[in-house]
Amino acid sequence: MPSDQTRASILDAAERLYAERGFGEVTLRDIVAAAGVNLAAVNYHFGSKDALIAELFVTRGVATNRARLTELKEAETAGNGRADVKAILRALVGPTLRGCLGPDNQQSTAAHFMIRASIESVPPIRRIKNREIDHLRKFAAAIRRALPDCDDADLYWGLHFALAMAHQTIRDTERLTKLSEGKCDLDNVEALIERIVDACAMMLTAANRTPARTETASSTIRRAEKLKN
Amino acid sequence: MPSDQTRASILDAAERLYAERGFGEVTLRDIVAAAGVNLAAVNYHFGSKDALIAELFVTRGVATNRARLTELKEAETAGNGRADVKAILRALVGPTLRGCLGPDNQQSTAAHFMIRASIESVPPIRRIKNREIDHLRKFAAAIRRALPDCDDADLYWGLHFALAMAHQTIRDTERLTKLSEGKCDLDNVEALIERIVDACAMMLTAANRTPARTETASSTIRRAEKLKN
DNA sequence: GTCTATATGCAGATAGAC
DNA sequence: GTCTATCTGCATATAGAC
Repeated sequence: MPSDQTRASILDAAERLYAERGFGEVTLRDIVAAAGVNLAAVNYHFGSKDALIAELFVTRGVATNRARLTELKEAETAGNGRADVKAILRALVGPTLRGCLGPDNQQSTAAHFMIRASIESVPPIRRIKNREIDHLRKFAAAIRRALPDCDDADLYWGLHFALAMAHQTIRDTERLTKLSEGKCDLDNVEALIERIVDACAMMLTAANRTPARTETASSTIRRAEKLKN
Repeated sequence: MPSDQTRASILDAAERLYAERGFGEVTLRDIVAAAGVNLAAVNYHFGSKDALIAELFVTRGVATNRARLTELKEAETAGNGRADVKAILRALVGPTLRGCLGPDNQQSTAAHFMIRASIESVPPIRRIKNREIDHLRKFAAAIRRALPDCDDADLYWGLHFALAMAHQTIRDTERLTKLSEGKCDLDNVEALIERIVDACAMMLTAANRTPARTETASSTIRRAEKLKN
């Protein structure tokens, strides 16, 4: 068996098992058993468990980011350099949601792995995470072009909440399903994407409209002041 | 030293350490060192590490839920049995946000612990979590009274997203702070609460207004259909 | 490059003296 | 109830033969 084959088998098995069960629950022994290779091969090829996780996080993160950026570029060219806000938000949350909640044939272990990585922020991953910020800046810039008058803070909050909604929905499908007794359909990913996109677009544009925004801001401040006393 | 004292010391130390560093990173030896008691005391008083975590989760969960329900009752009596939607949402997300992001003297280790518990869903916690559903039903019922015409699914999605936004903001303050270069003020908890409450109230009432809702739903379906081909 | 065998370390749990 | 000392098991990592 050529060396690259062993390496790839380990990466594939590790990605799948980590995505399914989490870093804490999967041992190197589990991985080598699933990959059909020897235990020592992991340390030979990657040096350590942490290095294996780090390599997975980098390569799979690149894959996810590429999917998002492809959709973003499409939206921007379709709008002659200024994409529609909803299209931008769709590019941000769509790939991950489809990769984790979509029909089985569309799901990607990469997306599942990245969600797992964000849930269990183990040391090797924490060290790398800063690159995500640069990636998000591209979406912030796109929204800035789409909504030139939008307040900076509102813009970042909008991005943050879009990711929060998508992410939390993936992580905890069970609670919502039980609470709603099946009335919230988590299998209809496209409807879910639109729900999140609509909500965040509403936040961004409501913040952008001067009257509504002033009203919100002043009511906020009024309440905040009241509570200080 | 009386027995209850040892028990309480262990609970306090465990809660604090788990909240700060997570279950995977804290050993029983760390806990007994911080509590100033003997290692064997943990197993004597609680039986196992898992039982200790379970006990913490139950007692601290009750504390958090009580804080939320107190605010909910206040809102309902203020509205003569039918609370304002925003007041309901405020009761849902306010206590946890204040307990985790508010000024130091208002923060509670219980709130931090509960957030940690929801991040690292270790086995002992997963087994108990169902009670949360019953707790949330009370908020669903309150919203149902406040917005009798609101669609069931929209209502549950609104609750879900409110928790998602609050929760994710607590868990990942760092990314937003860095991304926004400090422009998103995470120290102003009351403003944050209003931001989340306003956004979710907007979702709920926009879904409730028949014209807007129909429009959203149909655009969603249109897009979903388009993507199937 | 791949294997077997083993070193090393730390975790949770327990036996038994006091 | 509380302590010391120890058992047991499992995880990562490595040494060294092939």
